[in-house]
Amino acid sequence: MRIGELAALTGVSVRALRYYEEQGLLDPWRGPNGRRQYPQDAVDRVRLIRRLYAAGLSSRTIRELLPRAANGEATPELLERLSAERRRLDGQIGDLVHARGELDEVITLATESRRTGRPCPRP
DNA sequence: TTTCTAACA
DNA sequence: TGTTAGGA
Repeated sequence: MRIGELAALTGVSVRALRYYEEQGLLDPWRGPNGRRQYPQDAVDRVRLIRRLYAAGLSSRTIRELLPRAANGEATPELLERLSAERRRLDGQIGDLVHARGELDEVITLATESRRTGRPCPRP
């Protein structure tokens, strides 16, 4: 498929797809017209890239991780880098869980206040 | 209309 | 990354 279709299917801008290629994350082949051609599974690949970027991984880490996402080969250095990312994500997840708990608390108090018609207790 | 490269706010 | 220029 061409870049426009991949962009529509993934919700990623055409510009971003070209950028991913520049970063070595995507490797489309060029048709005789010079236009980029992507395989069907590029859709999943782009979605994976988005998730990893969103999780805070660098393009370099993603680039080195992608070819090994399926099989189990990875250098000790990459493995250590990925473990560090994993630990970092664990920390973020912990923070998120905490933040969710605080929102839950406010929501609960506000809901209760509505039900009873009494103002929320001041913190 | 879509895509391409290159470069800049 | 968005945007813009200028060509295919």
